[in-house]
Amino acid sequence: MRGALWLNYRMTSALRLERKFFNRPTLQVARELLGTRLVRLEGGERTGGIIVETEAYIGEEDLGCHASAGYTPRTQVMYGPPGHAYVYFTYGMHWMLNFVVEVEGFPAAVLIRGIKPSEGIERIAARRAGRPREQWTNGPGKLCQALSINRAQNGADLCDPEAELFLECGVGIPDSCVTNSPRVGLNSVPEPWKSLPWRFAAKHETL
DNA sequence: AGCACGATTAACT
DNA sequence: GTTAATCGTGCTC
Repeated sequence: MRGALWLNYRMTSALRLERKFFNRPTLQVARELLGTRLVRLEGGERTGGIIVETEAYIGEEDLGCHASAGYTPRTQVMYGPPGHAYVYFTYGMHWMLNFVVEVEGFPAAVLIRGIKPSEGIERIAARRAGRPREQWTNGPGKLCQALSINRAQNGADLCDPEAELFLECGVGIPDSCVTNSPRVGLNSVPEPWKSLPWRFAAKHETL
């Protein structure tokens, strides 16, 4: 019985989000990622949580998007097929997790800014040692630290059956529980890009 | 080869 | 509220 449960727990392919989920307009994907389950597999051990905050970065025209620099070694993943991870390093110390979206050739991605831990709590707690639980994964750099996400995951295919980073169907979040606001940290980005309400967050009381 | 800056965080006044 | 930490990236010379 225990063996069957354990097997079932790990064979989650039926729950996984497929590539067609990512191959859609960025704003739609960013909204619908709220409530889905982000899973990190390390040697069979799962850590993860429910996505509660995202931001959309859409094409070369979007001056807040890294793709505004065009096709470079850093941005090439965003020009590739949807359903892959775009992980980049910034401020000399932080990793940021994004998912590539839209049709191959159009550079767009969704930044994951916050999750609610739901699996592998002890591992997450250890990696975020000394901080209160509310601050374990409430920021894009924090959640990468908590789930041990770094350059090794850049370009990883989330839809590969052997993926060590992927998404599963989670809880539905109604529009009444979702807020829109400008994206964070685009201090030197010109308007209108700086103020477009391309940030999506689940209201706290929702989860 | 050198430079300015960054989709942040944590610690400080 | 302010600021240090810290290094990859893209741009200029």
